[in-house]
Amino acid sequence: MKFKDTLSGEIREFVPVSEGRVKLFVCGPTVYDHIQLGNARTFVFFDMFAKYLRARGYEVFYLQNITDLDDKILNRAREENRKWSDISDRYLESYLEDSRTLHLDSVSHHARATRYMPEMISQIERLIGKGYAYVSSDGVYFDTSKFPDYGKLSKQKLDQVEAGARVEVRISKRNPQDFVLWKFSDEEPFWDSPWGKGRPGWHIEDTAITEHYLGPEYDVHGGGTDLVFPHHEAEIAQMRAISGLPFLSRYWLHGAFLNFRGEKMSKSTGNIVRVKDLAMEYPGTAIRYFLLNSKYSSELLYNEEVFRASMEGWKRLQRAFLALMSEHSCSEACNIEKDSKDIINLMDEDLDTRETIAKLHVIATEIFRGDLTPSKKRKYAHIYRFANSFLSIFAGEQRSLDKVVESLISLRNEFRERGMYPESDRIRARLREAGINLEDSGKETTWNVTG
RNA sequence: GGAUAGGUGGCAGAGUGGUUAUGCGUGGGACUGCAGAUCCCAUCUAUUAGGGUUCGAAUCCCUACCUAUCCUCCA
Repeated sequence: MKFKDTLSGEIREFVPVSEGRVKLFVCGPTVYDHIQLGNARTFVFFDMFAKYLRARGYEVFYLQNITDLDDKILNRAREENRKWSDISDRYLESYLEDSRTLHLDSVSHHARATRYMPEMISQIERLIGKGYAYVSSDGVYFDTSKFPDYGKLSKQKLDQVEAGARVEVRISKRNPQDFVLWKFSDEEPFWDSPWGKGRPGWHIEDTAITEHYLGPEYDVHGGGTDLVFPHHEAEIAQMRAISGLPFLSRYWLHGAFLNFRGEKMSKSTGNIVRVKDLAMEYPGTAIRYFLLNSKYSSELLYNEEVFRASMEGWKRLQRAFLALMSEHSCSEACNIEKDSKDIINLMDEDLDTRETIAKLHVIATEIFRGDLTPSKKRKYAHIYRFANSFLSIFAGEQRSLDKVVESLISLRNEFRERGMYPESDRIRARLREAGINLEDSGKETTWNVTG
């Protein structure tokens, strides 16, 4: 299996540190608002990635942090005149709800930042002890001049970085690129530390959490590309300064943005579509189809027109899936992996979900053409099942034994045979109101559940 | 100013040296009580512009123009 590693800038063959086992860490959300579709793109991609690794036989420990303390959470609390932890609790719950909608069920453990305060303080102590951090007037800072590899991940040369391009340079820092590990503060919320009351900087939570669960070095670290600099750069600096090892993560995997109205979908600019709003109209599997029907390393365009067009493609595949699943269940005789060789080849080549979906469409055409041999049909059923084990874009196997529906269908067909169409149409209309769609093809009537 | 991706048919978006990507849309046909779905055909010899390498370039090289993103809020 290969994928694009940000650190080397190359598509590299993936070899985990321990054979057959993968330690994966992905930066989770800051819980200060509902997540939007751009966030979902990254989370869906890594969910698919973890599931694909498992489908290929790896044992995967997938760790995700939750940033439940941050200036944005504090600001929101102030605006709403509520306790900061009420805000983070509420939006963490919202995130978990959206995760269920989107079938993000591959995470082994969610780690909330504020529960790892001793681990963070321990890391800062060790950094100071080794001379990589210093105490200043308003906080503790990491001294980037002591860590020569700072900038290597993002391929930035420090002397070329425009200091203060977006944020004021603080005079309390030794170098403009130095980042804060601990911010002094007497205002709630604060924690005690050897250097005084305050709260942690943004970057330290991830290394504290990953060191706790995965150790100082692990296999894959993921996130959106906006985190490459400075966040992931800072994580590398922190952990490697402590461990002295050549890597924090062996592979760095970054997902590209979702663009909307000519720019990145982003809360700060207000051009967002919330997952919750989309989920009112479309099932989570369909939203996943839209997000995965793209190359993770390329920007993806969102607008209503493109999304609706994508939904048409999803419906087509969903029908093909139902057609296959209604007739074939996977028995002990299946050889899913062998039948899915083509898909595995596509996926092993830089996680090409888009080509995989294109392949499913080609199969769909063959299925709908309707002249398949039973063995070919079984093979295609295996392929769909295998692809769905990591894409999670199909749901709702046809319940052909649901006797109530079946008997209504046969009643309706009696009416149809006698030409009593007003009666037959009423049955169809009533079932549709109940969310059940009937479709006639010749003498056969099939049905499926919408939503 | 520095860094990273890109610019492909009506739309979205693959393809990294020679073959129909794929989906959506549109038009026509088949099937059908109607609806829906599906199939077939067409749109479809598309590759930002200008040079170069090559028997052959969307693909490699150079130049120009354009777009998105990052340079301490961010998935």
